[in-house]
Amino acid sequence: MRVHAETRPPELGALRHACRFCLLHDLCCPMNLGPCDLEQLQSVVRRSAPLPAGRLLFRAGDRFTAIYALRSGCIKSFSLDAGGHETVHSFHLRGELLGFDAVYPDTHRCNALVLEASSVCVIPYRDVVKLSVDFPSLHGQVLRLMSREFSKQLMCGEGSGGTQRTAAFLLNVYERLSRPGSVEFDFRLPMSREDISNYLGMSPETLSRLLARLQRKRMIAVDRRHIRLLDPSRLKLIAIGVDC
Amino acid sequence: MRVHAETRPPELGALRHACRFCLLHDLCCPMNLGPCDLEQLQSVVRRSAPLPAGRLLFRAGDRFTAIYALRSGCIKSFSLDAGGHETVHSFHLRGELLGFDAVYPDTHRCNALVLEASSVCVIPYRDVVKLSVDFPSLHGQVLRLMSREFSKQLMCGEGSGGTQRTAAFLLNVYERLSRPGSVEFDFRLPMSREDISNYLGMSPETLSRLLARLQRKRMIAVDRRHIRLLDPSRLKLIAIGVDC
DNA sequence: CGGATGCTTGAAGCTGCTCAAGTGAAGTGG
DNA sequence: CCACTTCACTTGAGCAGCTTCAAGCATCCG
Repeated sequence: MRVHAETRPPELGALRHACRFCLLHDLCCPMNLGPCDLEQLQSVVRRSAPLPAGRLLFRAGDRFTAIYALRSGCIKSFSLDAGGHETVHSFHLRGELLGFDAVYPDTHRCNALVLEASSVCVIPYRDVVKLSVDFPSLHGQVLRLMSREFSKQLMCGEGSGGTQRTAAFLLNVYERLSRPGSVEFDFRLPMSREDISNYLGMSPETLSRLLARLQRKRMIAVDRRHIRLLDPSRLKLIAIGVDC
Repeated sequence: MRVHAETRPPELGALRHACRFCLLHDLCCPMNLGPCDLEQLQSVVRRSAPLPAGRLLFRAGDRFTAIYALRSGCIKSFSLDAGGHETVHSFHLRGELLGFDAVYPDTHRCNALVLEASSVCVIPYRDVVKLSVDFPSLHGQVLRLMSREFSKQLMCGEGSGGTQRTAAFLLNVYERLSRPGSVEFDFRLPMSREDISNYLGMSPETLSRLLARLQRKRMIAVDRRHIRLLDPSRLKLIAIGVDC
């Protein structure tokens, strides 16, 4: 059930090669390290077996042991209140980190559920701290990545109207999914309408209607989970609160 | 206008004494440091002149230079969208830190406004990183404090109904303001109704009505900014989503 | 093919918003 | 010291947006 039990022993050569193309290269392999340091650094990273959709990466209340780097797939972190209402705190996409929520109280405060088959690297937190001492450049890097993860959350919570939050969400996911320099405005939402509505704080029906309205106004094209941004600049205006 | 220009030279003896009783003692003076290290550590902390209400500590877009430790008072961090709507991201109270929002993009993404006359310590970020290298125990401490600041935000955003978020907010502020072990359920809100409503994502009128209803149900007593929790356990139930 | 799931759409009702007026406390100036 | 202003908050009435309940479709899977 737990991921840690499924980790493979690191095959250093293959691993180093894999890391070279990882989006988290900057975390694992800061530029100014020698090849020897690099090996030591990568020796702490365990690549987990592929996680199928529906798997729980960790639960609220679990002891904090590691940071997870998402190589591919999508994971949501969420919590449930006593009334059964689910609040989605964040969606984690390819190239992003999760687990930082537990650094302070030493215990995870939310659950992490795999939405799309994912592959993650497990980075024991103990080692992160230990290595930060040996490699000072890593220290600032960890702080930056942690800050980035948290500030990601601030983006979509803003906005009074549902339309504003929805537009902000679509743009946010698009930016995080698209390769830099891409000219395509197509992408596939890796999460269900219900997950999105729980994230945005509205009912799934309302979200469905808002998407339909944006489509009627020729700003997006929706086909199930496939989204195409037809008028990104006007969407941007809506997202920042200009009513048009 | 900027705070940095007003900092006083550190008077080491007095400062050390002041720090001994500071709520952020754990950040500035980790237990296992010798007196010599301690002096070096404290030498980077500048205590600013008292900040009057209405003063901006920093603005969105400002270059990131320092972390601020709030010794007393109250500061809100907020941003404005193009439609003029204000979103309050966080209230910072005595003993808390602010400025972490800017670690990653190296630029503040929100404004920080003093709500109640405050006294802050300015901790240049450069020094935080530098000292973390010399004092490994400080490294984990900084990460923990950063995590604590961010996880604070998660507390009140949850909850579908306005009543739930309001109850959670009152309990949250109470816990952060009351001395540990206190048996008093009185406290004074340091911020206006409008600030609270912007934080909770509702109109000031709605907040006013929700507070009035909680008072009618004998769960709180409200007198302007003075709040007394009459039935904390029932409030807690509401806050976690049990409708009663 | 049948069932399940996830999404959309419709209608009715409620929550929360807007606009507007009223109240009370604190500060201002004569 | 007291009218006057101002500001923050409260309260009321009407309206818009969102939710809930319910039904209808399309897609996926056995």
